[in-house]
Amino acid sequence: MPRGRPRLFNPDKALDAALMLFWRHGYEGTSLAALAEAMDINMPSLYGAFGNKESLFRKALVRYIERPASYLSNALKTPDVRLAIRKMFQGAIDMVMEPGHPDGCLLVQGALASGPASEWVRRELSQRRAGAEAAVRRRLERAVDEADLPASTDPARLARYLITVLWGMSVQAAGGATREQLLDISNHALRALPPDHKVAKLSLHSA
Amino acid sequence: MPRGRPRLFNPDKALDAALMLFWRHGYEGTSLAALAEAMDINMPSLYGAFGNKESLFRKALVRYIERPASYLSNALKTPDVRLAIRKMFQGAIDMVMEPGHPDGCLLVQGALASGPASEWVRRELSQRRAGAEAAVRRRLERAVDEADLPASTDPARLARYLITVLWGMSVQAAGGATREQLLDISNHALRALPPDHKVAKLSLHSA
DNA sequence: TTATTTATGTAATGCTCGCTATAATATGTA
DNA sequence: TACATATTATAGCGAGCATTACATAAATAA
Repeated sequence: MPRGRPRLFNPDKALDAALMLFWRHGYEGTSLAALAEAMDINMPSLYGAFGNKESLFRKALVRYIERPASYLSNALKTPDVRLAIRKMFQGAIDMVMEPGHPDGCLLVQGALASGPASEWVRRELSQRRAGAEAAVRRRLERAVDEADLPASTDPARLARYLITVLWGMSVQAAGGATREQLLDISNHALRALPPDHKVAKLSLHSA
Repeated sequence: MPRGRPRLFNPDKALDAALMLFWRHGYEGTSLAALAEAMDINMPSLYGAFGNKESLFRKALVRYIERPASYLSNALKTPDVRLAIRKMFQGAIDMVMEPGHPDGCLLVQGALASGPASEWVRRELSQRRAGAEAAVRRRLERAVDEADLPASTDPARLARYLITVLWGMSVQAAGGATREQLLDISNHALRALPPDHKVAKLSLHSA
């Protein structure tokens, strides 16, 4: 039903290619020439379909969260908190270790620092990271409500710590950390969770 | 005693200004025009005194490690391991929170990702981060040798974890974390250290 | 058909990038 | 003084940047 000439390329595939490049080289390190080549389209088509560089990056960022980084929201849906957090780390490691994937998280690698012209990238990524931290915090709050974590737990502080380790793992991945090393780090972080006393409590009640 | 015309600027001050800019905006986000303006010199003077952009960055990086980031090597000199690690985190927080300082660590903010032309920056910073991790590891090894930490401690893995949290704190700082929040994170991380049993041991011996 | 609409291919826009040629200026040495 | 040396100031270099005219090609609507 579209009116004019149909496009010869697949916008989703093209966006995936763009995401890969932004992810690997960061916002400022990725040129439109390189993008057009990787997306296998020419520049007018790129601008027609995705707008300018900023618009393209925003679309790629949304796609990143929806697809390769969906492990986060998925993991947090797990009924058991401890398993949920474990899945979060496992998912992050799996994503980073996916063959052909850049080493690290786009929310961290995209731009921690930037030139004056692209400060909005820093802010945008910072907000997205804050969003991820808030999601973890809400999950911990739920766990406290459900008595899955002791009432003495401070969800905001614990979430901040766990997500800090996750960002640190992204930095380590950029330095070439192996899957085993990242797993070891996440196992260390998991000890920050209050130990599970449910079994003990249950046996106490049943006694 | 120099033969020709003496330079009108202070090279150390100029290098500090360059460091500040690289630190805040990253390698690719910092232009030579901006550098020359901040250093208050013109381009031929810049090239005469510091070489090209790569050379200038390398000099700024060395200076960074020698001066604002010297807290690391200083902290690790502390006789008590636990205090040494605590001082490491405290020093990092103090550095980041210094008024007018960029938010984060140059080894992290400088370039986690980069365009193909400046991949050497990624590698260089990655190596420096590895160097910092190795310094912590050696300190922990020493602590095990001195029975300051139990023999069951794995210095490499513990060092990797602690430094991962430090890099994560740098990411959090880039997102605007407060001193209190960073302190809370570091306090969490310190619990990864095996508890100090020396007092108990001593009282056992003295009993 | 003709007109309209949209995508494509080529090429060029103005701008900033890192870098340098040229000339003038200020010191020390002969 | 005259020369050699080094720093300064101005201005410009080619290359790459993001972005866009312009003309052509392929679809629908009349």
